[in-house]
Amino acid sequence: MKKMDAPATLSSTRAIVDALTKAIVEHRLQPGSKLAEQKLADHFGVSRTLVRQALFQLSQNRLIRLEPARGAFVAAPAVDEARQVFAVRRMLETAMTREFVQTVTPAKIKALREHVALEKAAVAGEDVSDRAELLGDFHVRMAELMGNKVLAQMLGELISRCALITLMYQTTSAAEHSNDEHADIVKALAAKDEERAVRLMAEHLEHVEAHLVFDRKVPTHDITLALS
Amino acid sequence: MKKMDAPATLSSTRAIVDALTKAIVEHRLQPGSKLAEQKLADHFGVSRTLVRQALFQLSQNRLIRLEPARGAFVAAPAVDEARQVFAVRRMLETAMTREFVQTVTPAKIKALREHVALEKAAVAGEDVSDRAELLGDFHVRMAELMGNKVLAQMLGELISRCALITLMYQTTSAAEHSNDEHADIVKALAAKDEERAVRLMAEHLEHVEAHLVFDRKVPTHDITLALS
DNA sequence: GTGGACAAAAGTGTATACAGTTAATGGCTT
DNA sequence: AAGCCATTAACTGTATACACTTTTGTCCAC
Repeated sequence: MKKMDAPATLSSTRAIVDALTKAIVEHRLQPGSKLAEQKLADHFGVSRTLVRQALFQLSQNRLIRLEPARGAFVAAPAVDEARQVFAVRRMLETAMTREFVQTVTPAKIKALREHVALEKAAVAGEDVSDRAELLGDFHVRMAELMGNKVLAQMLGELISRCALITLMYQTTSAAEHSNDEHADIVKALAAKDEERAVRLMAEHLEHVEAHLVFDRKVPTHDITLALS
Repeated sequence: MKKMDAPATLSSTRAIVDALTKAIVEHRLQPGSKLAEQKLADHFGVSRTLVRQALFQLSQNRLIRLEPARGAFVAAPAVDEARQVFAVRRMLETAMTREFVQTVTPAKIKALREHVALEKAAVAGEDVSDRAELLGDFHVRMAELMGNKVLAQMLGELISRCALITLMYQTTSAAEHSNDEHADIVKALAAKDEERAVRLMAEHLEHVEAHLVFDRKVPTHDITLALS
């Protein structure tokens, strides 16, 4: 979920985007909440201009919905959309896994192993946000290691796009499960067992999708409280 | 390349984005050209505010580069980036083709046949922009027919992202070639010949990529002239 | 008490103004 | 004549102001 996006006009806007992204992804701002420009501007100590830039960017990331003349609202991705996102991930990542095996090197395996170790530490820890971010980044890291920035950016977009949803199922046990599956995938990659690696990746994504739970809670309308 | 993106704040900005997109894609504005905000504002008869929104959106589409405190410049995608985009398209579209065969219906085949017919007409015609747009839309159309909007949007993004490049190779003969290959793919899809359809799609994308030519010309700095 | 119309308040959409930065011009030195 | 520094112009980044839309609240009619 780390923003690797555009060069970004300037870092002021970026700071707002990051803060809001974190708040949305951690469900401190719940789906449907209104994001009033002036309130955000006051909170961040900037003018509405920068807030509007940030909101626009967030809308492109599908984290918020921009309704003309009505304002910005935290997105509430439909179940269908979530399924579609996962369908695309399956297409993209199984193919990626296949190609990864064909260009694997000891250094790449080492990098993945280190990432899985980081995950393990995060899963053991408390921070739900860090945990989800690292678990998602495993997939992005694979793309980066293949040297394909476009693929990495695309995957990052997909993963952050359903961050709202994935956060709903991230119980500690599910997180451990994902971490274990990542380790297994790396094992298969190291063994250059293409079919096994692809199968494990496909199953992994199916598991993640299967654990989706859509429990809607009441929205938080108090922005200052949610962001504090 | 039809904008199916976000709901867009308002249609004023959209009009500017579309006009600039068309100008860039048709190479009336060449890579490296500076896009000064005030000049664009004067040309479109709006304030810099709307122009800035449009430029920001174009930067997210990777059609322009936004350099801090220096301004906006028409993007000049590197060869590497083009290759990476095509690598992702191969991953995504071969998988998509495989799934398409498994959910194919007569109505879907009919829709694709009609699109290929449209392409044929455009290839015979003069308008290079229309031609490229329709040839690109074939792939997006497939995604739409699968009912996966996320996939469709993602593919659209990829295709418009390398529009700058694909326009460089779109000679009439290459366009005819693409059109023929699309027809062959539809034939394989109709026959539910999965392996053949996937192979044809992979080869098609390889052909398109192989025909890439990177001929750099001198930039046009006169914005008014290019947009007139 | 409910429903609707009107008025006030709040909020978004766009334009303009101002500050800070980058590029450009011109004069000076060597 | 070429190069360097200072000054000026042009342009971007941000804030503010204003117009218009949506929403909310109130009052009256029924």
